[in-house]
Order: sequence, then C-alpha cells, then structure tokens
Amino acid sequence: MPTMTASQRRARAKDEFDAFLASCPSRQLLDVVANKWVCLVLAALADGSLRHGELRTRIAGVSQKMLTQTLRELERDGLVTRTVTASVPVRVDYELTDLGRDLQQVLQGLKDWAERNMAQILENRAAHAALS
Amino acid sequence: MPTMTASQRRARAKDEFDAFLASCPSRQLLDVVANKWVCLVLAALADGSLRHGELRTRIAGVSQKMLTQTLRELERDGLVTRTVTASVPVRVDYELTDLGRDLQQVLQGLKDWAERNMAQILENRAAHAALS
DNA sequence: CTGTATCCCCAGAGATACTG
DNA sequence: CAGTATCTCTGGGGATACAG
Repeated sequence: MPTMTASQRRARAKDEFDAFLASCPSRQLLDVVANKWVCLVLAALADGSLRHGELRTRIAGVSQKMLTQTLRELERDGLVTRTVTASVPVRVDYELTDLGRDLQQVLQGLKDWAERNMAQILENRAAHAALS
Repeated sequence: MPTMTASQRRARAKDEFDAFLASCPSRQLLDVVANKWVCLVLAALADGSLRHGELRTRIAGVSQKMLTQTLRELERDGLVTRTVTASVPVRVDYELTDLGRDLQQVLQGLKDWAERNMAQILENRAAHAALS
C-alpha cells in the first residue's frame, strides 16, 4: 500500500525530529524569550511589582489579551508571581521571582547592547538599501 | 461628517503610536533578535565561517527559505558578511562581522543561562500543570 | 551548490463584547 | 479592575518546483 506512505514517513520523521529538537535547553529557552512581549514584561517588572493595569500602561502597544496570556506563561514558568488582593475592585500584582530577576539581568544586557549599537545597525541597513 | 471619523481617528492614532514605538532602540533590536532563526544562525557562526549548506546542516530544522531569508537580513544589518567564490559549483561563505560577533557574545549569555536554568523552568512548569 | 519564485495553510495577534 | 470568550484576518513560514 504505497498510497500516502511517503508523506506518512515524512510526517513521522518530522515528529521524531521535532522531539529531538525539543530536548535542547537553549532552544527551549528561545521558545520562551524569543517573544517580544515576554521580554517587555520582564523589563517592565525589573524595578518592582506592578498591577495589571500599570503593566498595560507601561508596555505601550500590548493588547489586554497578549498581556494576560504572557503573564500566564511567565507565572507557569515560575518567572513571575501573581498576587490577588481581594477587595473592591480587585487588585492583582505581578512581581519577578528570583529566577525571573536573574533572567531579566541577562536580558538587560541585550537592552544595553541595543542602546549602544542599534544606531550602527540602522546605518548599515540604510547604506545597504541605498546601493540596491 | 461624523461618518468614519471615529475609526479614522483610531487609525491615525495607531499610526502615530507605531511610529513612536518604532523609534525605541531596544524595541528595534527586539525586532531583530526576538527571532529564533537569527539567534541560531548567529550561534552557528560563533566559531568561524560556514558555507550555506553547512549552516543548513548545523541548524537542524531550518528550511532553506528561512535560512536564506535570515542571512539576507543579517547581511543587510551588517552582522554577517557573504562571500561568493566563483567556481563550479558555486561556494558561498558566511561569517560574523565584528558587530555580529559582539552581539553573539551577548546572546551567548542567554544560552549559558538556558543551560543553567532551563531545567528549573521545566520543573516549575510541570509542578504548575500538576495542580491545575 | 546556492538561490529564487509560488502556492498555501494555520497559529498568532488584534478587535470586540461580556462577566465577576 | 481584571479576566474570559469569540471572531476574524494577516503574514510567517513550510513545501515544492525551478534556475544560475
């Protein structure tokens, strides 16, 4: 029964391959931090806990949906804590855990690099566009 | 003429807002490095130049299309150089520029962090899943 | 070997409206 | 205020075929 066998084999191979990839630590971290909003939330929380609404204000451009979604991920991964204060209205604070703060330090390195070298990159980009 | 005015205002506001955001250096860098393939290519080139095909082999899972596309971006931004050796068959080598090497150093910090702490994150994730 | 051109699909992200 | 639930739609990215 050759029908579909080729594509099935490919699908199978791909699955095994994906499983292999999924076991690489740095790729796993990439899946977490190679995400705009994750980086921005961690940066926003760098200097203290913030409420949901404060985060929304600080991180210009984030939709309410993406913010909540990102916070859920970070909470699940033990990078931020979520504290609910039962009052009216409800108050929810988010704060970096030790692990989260540690990761943020590393990300801060990236931010510093950006501030030092982004201009150069833009310059290269412009030069490249000019002669093309 | 109130018709469409509200949505037009919103669209206008969004454009201005996007323009504002686009001027932030760290966000600009995020647009570059918050990309799986960019990180992986830079990592692959960390210890020397590689040919197109070698990159393809080293970076498991990258499609030919995404590899070329990523390399074009990196070249445009002055992070890698592309050297064509006219022969049969053609040989093309890619190598980090000084700027690219510098950025890679910072990214390496992320990789190191991943190797140290990814297990902890996975543990947190599992614990969180267990009690939900 | 290296790279371009096409087609196509679906996950991701925004918009909107509603609940505790 | 904080969060959930849907709907929609685009564009990123894989597969494929072809070219220098």
